[in-house]
Amino acid sequence: MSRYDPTTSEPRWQAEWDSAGVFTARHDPARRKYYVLEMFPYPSGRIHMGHVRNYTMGDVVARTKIAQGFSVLHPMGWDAFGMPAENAAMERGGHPQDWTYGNIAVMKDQMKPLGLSIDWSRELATCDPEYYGQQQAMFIDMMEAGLVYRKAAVVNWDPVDMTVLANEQVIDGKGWRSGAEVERRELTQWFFKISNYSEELLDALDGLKDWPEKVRLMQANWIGKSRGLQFAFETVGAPKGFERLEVYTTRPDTLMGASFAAISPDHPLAKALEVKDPKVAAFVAEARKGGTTEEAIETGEKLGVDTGVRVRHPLDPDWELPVWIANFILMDYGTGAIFGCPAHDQRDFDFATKYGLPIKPVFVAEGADEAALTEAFVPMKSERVRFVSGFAGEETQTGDEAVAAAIAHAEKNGYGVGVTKFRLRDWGISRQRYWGCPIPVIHCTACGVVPEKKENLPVRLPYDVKFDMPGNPLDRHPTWRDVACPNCGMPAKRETDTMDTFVDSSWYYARFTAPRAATPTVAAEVDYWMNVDQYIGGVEHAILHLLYSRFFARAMQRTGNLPKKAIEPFNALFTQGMVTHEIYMTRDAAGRPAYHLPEDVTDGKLADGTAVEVVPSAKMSKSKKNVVDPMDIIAAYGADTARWFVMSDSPPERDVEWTAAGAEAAYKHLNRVWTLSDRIASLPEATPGTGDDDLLRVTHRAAAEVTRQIEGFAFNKAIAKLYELANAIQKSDASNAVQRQAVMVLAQLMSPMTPHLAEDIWAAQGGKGLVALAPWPKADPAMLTETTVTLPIQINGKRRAEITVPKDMPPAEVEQVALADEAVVRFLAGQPVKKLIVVPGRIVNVVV
RNA sequence: GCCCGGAUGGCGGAAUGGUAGACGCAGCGGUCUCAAACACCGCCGACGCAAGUCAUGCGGGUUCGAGUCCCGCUCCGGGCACCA
Repeated sequence: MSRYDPTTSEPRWQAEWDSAGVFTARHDPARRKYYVLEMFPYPSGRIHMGHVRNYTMGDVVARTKIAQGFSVLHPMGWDAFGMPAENAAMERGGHPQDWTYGNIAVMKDQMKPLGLSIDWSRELATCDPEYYGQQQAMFIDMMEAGLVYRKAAVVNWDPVDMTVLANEQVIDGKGWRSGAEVERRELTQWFFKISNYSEELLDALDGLKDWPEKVRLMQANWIGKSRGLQFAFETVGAPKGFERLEVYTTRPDTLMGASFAAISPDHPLAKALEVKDPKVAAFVAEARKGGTTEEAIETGEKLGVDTGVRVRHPLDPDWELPVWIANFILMDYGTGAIFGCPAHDQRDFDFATKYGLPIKPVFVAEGADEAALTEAFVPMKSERVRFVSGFAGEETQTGDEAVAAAIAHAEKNGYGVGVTKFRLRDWGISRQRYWGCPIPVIHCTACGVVPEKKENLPVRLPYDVKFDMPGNPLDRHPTWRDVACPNCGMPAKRETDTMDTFVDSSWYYARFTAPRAATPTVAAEVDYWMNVDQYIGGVEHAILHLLYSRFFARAMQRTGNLPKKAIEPFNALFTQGMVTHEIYMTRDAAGRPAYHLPEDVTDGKLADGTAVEVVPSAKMSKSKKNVVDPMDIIAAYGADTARWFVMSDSPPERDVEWTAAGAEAAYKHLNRVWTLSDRIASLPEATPGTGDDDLLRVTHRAAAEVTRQIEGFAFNKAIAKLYELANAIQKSDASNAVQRQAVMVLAQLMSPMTPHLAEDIWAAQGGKGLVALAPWPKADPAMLTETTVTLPIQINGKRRAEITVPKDMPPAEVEQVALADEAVVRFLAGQPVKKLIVVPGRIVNVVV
C-alpha cells in the first residue's frame, strides 16, 4: 500500500517533463500543428482561480492534442502595460517597471507548480522593448499604409487634477481622486482606421463557425451595419456656414411624424451657437459634465434646449421644426443630428412630452384606430402597419418595406440618398500615460508629424520618471521629449502619448510564433503555426479585444507583417465563465461595509465570534476579499486537485463557484483513484476474474465518450464519465490483466486534467515512458455497439411503461410488443388507439 | 438606456423536440470500529400507505410529445469604445 502524495510527486513529474522537453513547440513540417492559446494575463501581482481555470482548460486541450500526435504550440506571456502599474507607483512609490517585472516573477513562480504544458522558452512581455519596438515598427508601417490618423476626440477631464481619466476612474460622474465633477473635453488623438474594415469584419463573422454564436452576434451588433436615409434640412436663422443641417436616420418612414430636430452638444452648430447665446452656452456646459461612456449618456436625464434656429421639413417648405440641443445625442454616430419622431420612438416621445412638442402618428397597428398615444408605437420590423399620414400612402406594409419605400421616395424627389452606415468607430489609441508603448512619432514645427526612423527603434520609455504629481511624466521629461527632427534635424518634440494596451494584445498571438525575431513576425513561422486553432478566455473580451485582434490581423497582412494566411487570428474561440465565491461582509457603526477573506470565516463567524453577512456568489475580487489563493489549495491538496475541481461540475462556459467542500471532494476522489490503482498493482500476476468483457466494453465506451466531451469543450461531462469509469473498475471483478488495462486507460483519459496523478498511475502499472507522450486511447467501434434497447412507452405523452427489444426490430413489430405490454393494456382499458408513434431507438407514444 | 447571455432537487449540474434530475456534493441508513474519523455498501425532487399526482424562474402558444421551439414578462450576469 502506498499513499497519494502530490506534494512530492508533482514537482518530480514537472522536472521529468522539463528534461524530456515534452512541451517545447517544434516546427515539424512532417506533423500537423496545433496552436492553443489562452488570453495572456495582466501581471497584477498573484495568480487567482480564474487564471487556474483558464489555463487548465488550455492545458487539457494542449495535452490531449500532444497525445493525439500533433505538434503543439502552447505559449504564455504577459500583457504587461497598463494603469495599475502607474497607480501602484503613485500610491506606494517605486517604479511601474519594477512593480511589473516583480509581479511577473511571482506569478510565473506560481504558475509553474500547476504543471501546465507551456513552452516557457517563448515567454514574452509586452512591456519589453524587444516586443514594443516591433509594435512601433508596425505602427510606422500602418502610418505609411494610411491606417493611422489624428483627430479631435472627447476624453474625461478632471478639472482639479488637470488630467485625463479612464472611464474606470470616473465614479458617478466624478474623478476618483479629486472628487471633482468630470467634464468631456476634446483632445487631438491618434486613431487606427478600423472603420476601413467594417464591412469585412462583419462579413467574415459568418466564416467563424467555431466561435460562440453569441460572440459573433455581439460583434455584428457592435459593428452595427444599418441602411438609412441621409438628407439635409434647410435651416432658418442659423449662423453663417450652417445653411444646411445634415441628418442620418434609419427610420425615414417616420419623416412625416417629425416634430423637432436635435443636435449633439458637441455638434459644430452647437459650438457656433454657444458663442453668441448665453442660454445655449450654459446648457452645453452643463451637458458636457459627466463621463464619456455611452452608458452614462444614455441613462442620464434627457435634457434639451431650444436654440431658436428652425429647419424646413424637406417635404413641406412651410413646415418648420425647432432645432434643439439634446444631451443624449452622440456626436460619434451618424451626423450628430437627428429629427425626432415622438410617435414612433420612445426616447423622442419622452422628450416631446417633457418639452411640450407635438406627437403626430405616421401609422397605426393594422386594424387599429388612430388614437392619442400614451407611449411610442414601435412595430416589429416584420409587423404590418397602416399609414395614416405621409408620402408612403395608405396601404399597409412592414417596417422594412416602409423604410425602403421612403428611401426610394427621397431619391426620386431629390431630397436625400440612401446610405449604409456602420456604428463601429475608429479606434482611438492615444493614452496620456507613461506605462505604455510610446507612439513613435516626432512633432516638428517645420515638417509636421514625422515618424521616427526605424533604425532608431525601439523608442524606449525613460526609466527616470517620477509619479509625484498627476499627469503623464513623459510630458515633463525634457531630455526624452526634446529631440531633433528625424527629417530636418531641427529641434522637435517627441509624441508623449502612449498606445492603448489593447494594441499590445492585438498581435501577441502572432509574435509567439517567432518571439525573438528582429522583425515583428517571420514568414516561415507564421505559415506553419498560424492561425491559433483554439483561443480561450473570458467573455468580457467578446467585443473589443477580439475585434481589435481581427482588425490587426488584417492591418498586419496589408503591411506585410502577417504573410499569407492568418486573415482571422483565431479559428476557434471558447469563452469561459468566471470563478466566483460567496462574499463575507460586516458593517461598521456608520454602515460602511467591511469584507473578510473566506479563510477567516468559519461557520459564518469571524474568529472573534462576529457573525458575517453572506452575499451571494460573485466574481472573485480583491476589493470584496472573496478570493481563494490557488497557492493555498496547491499546498494543501496539490495542483491536480485544484485542476480537477475547476474542470468538474460546472460547464466551462458558465461561472463556477469555488467551495471548500468541492475542493475537499475533488481531493478525496483523486485519493480513491490512486487507491484503486494501487490495489490493482498489488494483485498477483494472472489473477483470474469474471466480467472481463463487460469491463472492456465500459472502458472503450469511456474512451470514446471522454474524447468526444473534451473535444466538445464539455469538461464537466468528461469528468462525469471518468467518475463512472472509476466506479465501474472499482466494482468490477475482472481479471488482473483487464483491470490493469482499464486503470491505465483511466489514467490516460484523466491525464489532461490531472497530469501528475496520471503519471503516478502509469508508472505504478508499468506503463512505458511518460503518459504525457503515450498515444491517446482509441475506442474500438466493435466494443461500442449495443444489441438491445429499452424504449419508454407513453400514453398520451405520459410515460406508462417500458419495453426492451432488439435494437434493429422493425417499427411494426415494436408496435405489437408495445401494445401487448401488460401495463399498456391496463392503461388503455380497451380504448381504441387513435395514433401510434414509434421513434426507432427512442420512444413509443400511444394516443387514445 | 442599448446589445448579448443565464435561470432545472438542499447545492453544482445532465438531458440530437422523445424515460427530467446522468455524474458529483450535502444529507439519511447500514458495514467496519471499544468509539470516532477514514473507507466501503445502500437510499436520496415534492406530496401520497399506495395507485398516482405535481414538478425545469413567471404567463401564454405550437406539437402525438416541450427543460429544449415561438410570443410576452421577471430576476441575475457580461459588454457599452480610456479596467484588463
